[in-house]
Amino acid sequence: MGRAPCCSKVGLHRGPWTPREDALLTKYIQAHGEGQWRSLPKRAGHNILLSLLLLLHLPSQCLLRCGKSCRLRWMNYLRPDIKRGNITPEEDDLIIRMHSLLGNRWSLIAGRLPGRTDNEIKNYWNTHLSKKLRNQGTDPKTHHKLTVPPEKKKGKKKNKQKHENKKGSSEKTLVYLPKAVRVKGLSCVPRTESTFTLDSNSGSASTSQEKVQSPEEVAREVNMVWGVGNEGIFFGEDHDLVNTSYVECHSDDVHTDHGTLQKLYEEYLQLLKDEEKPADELDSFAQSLLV
DNA sequence: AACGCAACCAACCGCTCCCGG
DNA sequence: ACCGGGAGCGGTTGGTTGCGT
Repeated sequence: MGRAPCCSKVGLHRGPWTPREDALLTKYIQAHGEGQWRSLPKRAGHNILLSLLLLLHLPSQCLLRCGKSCRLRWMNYLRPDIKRGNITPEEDDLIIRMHSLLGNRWSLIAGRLPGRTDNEIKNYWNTHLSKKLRNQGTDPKTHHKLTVPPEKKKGKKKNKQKHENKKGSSEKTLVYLPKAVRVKGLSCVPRTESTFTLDSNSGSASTSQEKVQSPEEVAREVNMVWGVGNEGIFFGEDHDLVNTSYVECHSDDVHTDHGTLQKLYEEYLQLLKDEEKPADELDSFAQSLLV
């Protein structure tokens, strides 16, 4: 029955982040704090088309990513307190011990390792530690001694082998660990003290009260799925209604047929892709569209 | 040099939980 | 009490890189 995706995939970037996108996200979060992920791309100006309609208000800040993707990128990569790589033997040992206690609750384990992310630990576990334990004759899932020696790997087809190993089959031991549950901030060990201080003091609270410029107030209701209505172009995310009157009053100068917008959008994507362009290229691109 | 395989890891997916209305 | 949206989490995928042949 699955819920609808967290965001419309229409028109959103996927795949690896570019330095430009990283910079936009970092800049935004430094200014406004973490949280409100779902609405972040809007507030960071992710809707270029909307931005065009809104007289290209701060076009260089456009971030065509869904909130979920922004959160992930920030949490796993961009946060300033993140240590990357060089996991020490002490950390190794701690991860193994924590895993034996907590199972695959990566976020809890990460909470004990300042600067480490759950994703990093999970990856590290899957690629290094589980192998290491297996080689030591320990079942990486149960942390019990293996009765049979670790199976030697044979050269096999790339992905098939990889995924068969992961999915496992008959030899896989079922471990009845409780299903991972989210732990509230209080009971959960913060990743780092500084992060928590930031969150509780200034982060989301201040974010929610931040002053929003009027075009962005509209942007809150207006998002990415776009089409042409009776009164001209409109945008909206999923089911959001669109304040067409507002758009109308700001879009007089913009050609609003579908083809033109599609073209603009494609141009924008092209610019975003092209990292060789100077940082203000998007601005000038947008400005060039102003009549 | 070219190819194939394995390892790595960033990013995505889908689910669950929390919380406000 | 119920419902829906947002956030967080663990599992999985697939692109990239490195290495051996």
